[in-house]
Parts: sequence; C-alpha cells; structure tokens
Amino acid sequence: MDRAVNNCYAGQMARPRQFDEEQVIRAVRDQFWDAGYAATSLEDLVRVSGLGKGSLYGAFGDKHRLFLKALREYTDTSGGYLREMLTSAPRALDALRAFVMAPVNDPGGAAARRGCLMANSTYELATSDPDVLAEARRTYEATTALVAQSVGRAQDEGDLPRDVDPVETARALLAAQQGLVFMGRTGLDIDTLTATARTLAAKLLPDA
Amino acid sequence: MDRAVNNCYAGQMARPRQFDEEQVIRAVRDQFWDAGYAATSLEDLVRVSGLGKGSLYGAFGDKHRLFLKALREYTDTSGGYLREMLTSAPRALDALRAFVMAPVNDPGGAAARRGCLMANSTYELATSDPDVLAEARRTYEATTALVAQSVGRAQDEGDLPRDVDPVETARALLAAQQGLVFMGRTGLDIDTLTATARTLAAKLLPDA
DNA sequence: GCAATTGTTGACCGCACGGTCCATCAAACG
DNA sequence: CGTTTGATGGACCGTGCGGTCAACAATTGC
Repeated sequence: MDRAVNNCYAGQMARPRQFDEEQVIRAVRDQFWDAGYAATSLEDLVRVSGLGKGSLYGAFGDKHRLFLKALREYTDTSGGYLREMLTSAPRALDALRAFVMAPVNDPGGAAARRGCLMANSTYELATSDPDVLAEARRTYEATTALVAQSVGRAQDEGDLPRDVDPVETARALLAAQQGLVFMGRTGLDIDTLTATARTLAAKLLPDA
Repeated sequence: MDRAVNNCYAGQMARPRQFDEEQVIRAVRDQFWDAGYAATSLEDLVRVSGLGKGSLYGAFGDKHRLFLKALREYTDTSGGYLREMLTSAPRALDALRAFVMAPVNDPGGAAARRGCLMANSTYELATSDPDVLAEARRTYEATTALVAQSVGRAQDEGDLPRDVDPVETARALLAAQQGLVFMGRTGLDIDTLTATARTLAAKLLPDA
C-alpha cells in the first residue's frame, strides 16, 4: 500500500532503491526553498532530484506530500541546528544574541537570499493549507520553548533580569528574528541588516 | 496603443467604461491578498471583478501588470494610512507604539488573517520578480523614512533619548512589526500576539 | 535459471491555465 | 438616424501542468 514508507522490514525487497532518499529530499527542499510551492513544477522536481516522475510518485506520493516531507526535513534540520546553537554556547545570553543575529550570520547568506523555508511556506500557504499551518504552529511552538529555556538559563546565569517572563521574551526574540528575515528579503544590504540586528539584540537583551 | 491608460483626454471616447476602475482594482487586490499571486487564476480575477477576460486585459494588461497595479494600490493606501497615523497623534511616541501594534489592532483582524499584501508578495515573488522586489524596496524605504521622521519628532518632544539614531530605530521598529505579522500568520492567538507586541514596543521604545 | 516482486522510466492523459480574438453592443457626434 | 469608436464578453487556443500507467530492469528466493 504505502510505498512512501520504504524500509527493509516490511515484506521482502525485490529491488533496492537506486537513490539516496535523504539526498533527494534535500534537493527537493532546496527547489521549494528557491521558488516556493506553487511556482515549482513537477518538471523542476524531476530535474533536481534526478528521478523520473514515476519514481518520485512511487517513493513519496504526490507533490503536496513531497512538499510536506521536504518541509519536515527542513524544520527537523534547522531545529537541530537551533538546539545545538542554544546549548553549545557557554553562556546562554550569547546564544540568544546569536539566535537573533542568525538571519545575518547565516553561512553563505542563504537566509538573506531565500529566507527561511518555514516562513516562506507560512506566508504562501498557511491560510489555505491546514497541514502547512499545523507545521508552522508546531515549529513556532517548539522554537519558542527552546528559546524560552535559554532565556531561563541566562537568568540563572545572572545575565538577564529575573523580572521578565522567559516565554514572553522568547516570543519577542522570535518576532525580531523573523522581522530581520523579512527585511533581508526586501534586498536590504547586509551591513545595514547587521546593524539593525545588533540594535534589536541590544534592546531586547540588555546585559543584566 | 496603451489602453491601460484610460483618460478622457486622449482622443475621443466612443464608449465610457462600465465599471469603476478603482473598485475593480480593490477587488483584484483582495483576491491576490487572500490567495497570493500564483494561486490566483484568471478565472478568479474575472469572478471577483465582474468583468470579462477581454475587458480585464483591455483595461489593465496581463495578470502580472494587474498584480503590480493592485500592489501599488495597496502600498499607496496603506502608506496613506501610515502617514496619517504617524502625523495625527499628538505625541509621536504614541504613534510609534501604534505603529508596532498595528498588526494586532488592525480593524477586523485583517492583518492577522491574511497578513500584509506587500510582505506576502515579497516572500512569494521578490526573489524571482524584479518589479515586486523594486516595489518592496520602495515601500520599505518610504516606511523607514516616515517612521524615522516620527522618531525624530519623539526625540524633539523629549519622549525618546537623543543618543539613538532615528533611522536605525525605525528599522528596528519595522522589523518588530513585520515579525508580529509573521507570528500572526502562524495562527498565534490574538491575546498572546498582543502581549508580544506590547513587550516589543516597551523594549524598543523606552519612555525617555 | 526461473518466477515473483518491486523499482524505474518516459510516454501519455485530461485538464485548467494564461492569453487572444472577434462578433456584438452602446455611447458620442454630425 | 447613421457612422464611428471603443468597450464587452465569451468562444477559442496552445501550452504546461499534475498525475497515471504499462513496459522494462533489477534483485531475491527457490
């Protein structure tokens, strides 16, 4: 039935996949990232994946499912990065600053060019696609929780005043970060964007 | 040649338009606002405008031109609102607070539902459509200038410290506002959004 | 080696899209 | 009223879309 779930345990495999599933998903994800959902045609997906239409459908289902899969891959990956970024820094306050600055410090300026796939998808589809909206909420809530945790840690470390609500601060930081993503997409030059990011970080994260 | 420019001065008019051009543009603008560019079909545009395809094309040109016209109508209108909002308040600081809170206070919650057409368009098209990118930059720069002017006024009125750069502050406020628009689109409930908006306004606009 | 099973491929399908065109109609003018 | 002019709207068109499918290839178990 569900060929999309290809594992080695269900029945016997007559012929193994000739492609790396994750690699294909990443290529597809990049295509959606660059062009958006509606503006990406099946032909585009075939091109970037290197697979035939039939294989794509056999392995992942239709365009919508493929998109959701790519989106989930994106949120998982960037969620992992976020978690690592927030937990690896010796001081939580530095991690929070880095979080706000992320749209600017992105390696290769990917975020400035094509923004955040989750944000792009939210703007394009959230009003019409319940699945995308659900994924947006899920990601947003997870991010808020993660950031709030670091805010709490920064408070414990004495870098942030105790009288602010961690969750509320996390939401403000997230809004600031997404605002920067937006301004990057208007073509604002990187230096000005960096300056604005610094301003926001300074105002929202006063040092003690 | 250019039938898109319908005025009473070029040649003699044999038969006047049977529709209100502005009314059509507003209807079209709302359709694009609700569904986005790619997801809006010509049939949709015919439906909401009440015109036939031929009339639509004769009067406004193709879908792309029609979109740009609707977008310009939007930026003009909301630019007018912004200017009025910023200049009508007795104290500039209050106007700046209202600016940040705008995505929340929007009458009917339109902004929360479908966001800001300019932002939506930027996310959907800015990377692929130079015209939209140009419009985004134009709008962004005009808004920044307008807000910066109010920041300066708030400084003159003694409500904001003199040591901050008005333009830099304006960019931070704009980023915050757009971040709130984004969070509204993730389906965040209005109360939480309002609280976050207040937090941002308080941090970015300390009272003297 | 053969049958069974599943992955692979590209030709193919129906459809809806953006866009064009023209027969018709209504207003303006003498 | 007749002529002229432009507006009108729906029939029509070619194209590219998302999606399907049947023939073929590759692997496994016997």
